[in-house]
Amino acid sequence: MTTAAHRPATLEDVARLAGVSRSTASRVIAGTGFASPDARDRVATAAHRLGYVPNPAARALVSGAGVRLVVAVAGTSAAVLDDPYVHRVVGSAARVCTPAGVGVALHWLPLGEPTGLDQLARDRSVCGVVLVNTTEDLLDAIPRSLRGRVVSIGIGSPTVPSFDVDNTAGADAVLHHLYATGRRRIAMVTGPQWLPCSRRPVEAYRGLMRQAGLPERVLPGDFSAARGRAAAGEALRRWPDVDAIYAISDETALGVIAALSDEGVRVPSDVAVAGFDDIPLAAMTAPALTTASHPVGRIATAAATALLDGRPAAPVTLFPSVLVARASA
Amino acid sequence: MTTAAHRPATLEDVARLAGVSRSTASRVIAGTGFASPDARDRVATAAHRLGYVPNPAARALVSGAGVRLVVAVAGTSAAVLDDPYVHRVVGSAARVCTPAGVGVALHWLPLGEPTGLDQLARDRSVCGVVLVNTTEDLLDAIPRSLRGRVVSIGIGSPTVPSFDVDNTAGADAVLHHLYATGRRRIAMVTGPQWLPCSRRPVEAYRGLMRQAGLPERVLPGDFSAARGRAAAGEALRRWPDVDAIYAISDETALGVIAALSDEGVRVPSDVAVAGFDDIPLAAMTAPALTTASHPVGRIATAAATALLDGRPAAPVTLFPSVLVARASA
DNA sequence: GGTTGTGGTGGTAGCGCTCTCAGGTGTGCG
DNA sequence: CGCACACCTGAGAGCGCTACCACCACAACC
Repeated sequence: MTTAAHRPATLEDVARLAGVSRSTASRVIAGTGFASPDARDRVATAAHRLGYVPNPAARALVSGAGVRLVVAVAGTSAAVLDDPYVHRVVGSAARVCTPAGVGVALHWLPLGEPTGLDQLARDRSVCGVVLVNTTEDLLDAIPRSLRGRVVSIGIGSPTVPSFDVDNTAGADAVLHHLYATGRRRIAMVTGPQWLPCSRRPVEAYRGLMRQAGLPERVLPGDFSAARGRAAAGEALRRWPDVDAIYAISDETALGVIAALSDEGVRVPSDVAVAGFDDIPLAAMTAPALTTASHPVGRIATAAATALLDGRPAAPVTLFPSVLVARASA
Repeated sequence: MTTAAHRPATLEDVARLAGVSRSTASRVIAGTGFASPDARDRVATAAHRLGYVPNPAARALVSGAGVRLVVAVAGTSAAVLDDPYVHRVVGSAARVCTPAGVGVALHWLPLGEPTGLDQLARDRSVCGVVLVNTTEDLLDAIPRSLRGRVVSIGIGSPTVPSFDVDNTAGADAVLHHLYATGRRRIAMVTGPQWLPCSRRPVEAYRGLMRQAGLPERVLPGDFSAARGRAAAGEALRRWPDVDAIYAISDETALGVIAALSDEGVRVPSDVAVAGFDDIPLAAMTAPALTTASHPVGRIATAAATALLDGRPAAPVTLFPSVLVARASA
């Protein structure tokens, strides 16, 4: 099946073995242009016999097509690179990119410094950029040369297609559930306020509270369980009559529940707790978490695929979020 | 700062602006070979002014250095690509690879089919492979041409450096803790048995049980919370007197606790539960999880760095695992 | 003065691939 | 028969970069 092949086979080798020119072999392998069935067949066999694998670097060099897809995460510190959400994006992107011979790189964009994007724009090996934690500033800072090679998981712009979960619908579903089960003193733990995708649920929350004539009680957070834990303690102190806490993420919700348990508050009988994301562990905690689904994998896959295809994507692709009612609320 | 530059600057542009030859510019940028302080300075300024970013594809093509680091995960199904553990490996690898202009790709190696590795070996753009879920078969199947470009997170071989947590020490620490706190009917939920790194803790468990004259009670699992949940139910049925369950992963342990709660069994008073990994959420569950630490990030970083450096790594690098005693045991 | 370095430099040959372009073959049609 | 128009093919020019080699200056040594 294989020759001694210390040196990996090149297209030249395949062409020689198949008895055609390098051009023809290239056409067959790439599947572009004309090729007779006979030639097609001979090249395919030769490629298989030699275990030929195209060299993405060479391909990228000449065709200008990039070999790397960059997942660029904005944030105040490099800690964003440890975010499980980001990891899931990278993982899903890698699944679609690998078959195409495209590697995935993870990049931190320090908040307020557009330099990173500038570098990316000049790097020819970058076939696309998936923005995570996108802000308005970031969208403004995108160099023209990057246009068409950027998509955003989060907010978009006329030139940057957006792929996102329907944050508002998710928040609405959870809050309605809380209301429908009799909760009237609902507090919320938000995410970082510089982040549009964490402002959205807050707006939904404020809107609904106002509409129902209920008090608005918002506590800052950052998606982490640790902040959720701290926030819940504060909620209890500031609003002893609180009967529900809505957290911006499941991790945060788990932190909230932990704090509540510490204080001897029962969930959900005393205080109901709901999250957002429906992470796998949400079904395993005690009590199991009521939450709204967030199909990260599908979102990331769609974003990466759009970039790989190179076709302009729809300005906004919204993925539905549905209520997953469990025990905590 | 930048010219109109629709076309990204090339080394040629930099050289012209600096008034030196492409060779000299290349030497300065790459930092190899001789260059006068004057030339060094002029090239640096020119590169900065043009916003020059080297094209990794071109670099890779000529130097033979790869532009992608592949995280190759063995497993029975592509579901391994959704494993949070794998994601953390990818994330950490990306952190060290990105500054070097190297992308990270995620690869699934179907169990028992060495084809995948063969492909990887022939792909010149691959600068290294990080094996995850390494098995003996996999190590045997590594093509000679890949030697020196492969490291393993898990078991290694004379030609494949291994980076791993000290599984045995971790298991020992947890089991001793269980024993020291009076548990004598200890069951264990393992991982997939084809995986050496899940056999190790089982061996530790069996050894200690035998040594202490205690019954051996092993239940199959797969690291997932769902399997942990199922296994715990079975444990209760088969061994009603069980007073502790040691799970191979924190996720599994969380599943175990969920099942126990469902059955009205109190943790830890009736049954103690311990896990392995110390995931961030381990501190947030009710009760908080007793576990042994597993520095995935540091392990992955070390593995990726070894590959990037190209220097032969130590045959085995073991990372310590320490007991993290919380409420569940 | 030669011969060795030693630091610095530029020319140039590719790395493996795609893409354009100039040719071939055939077939159909005026 | 000639001409257009398919289909198919191979030669060859690079993509941007590094590696190698030849070269030049200048110092140091016999």
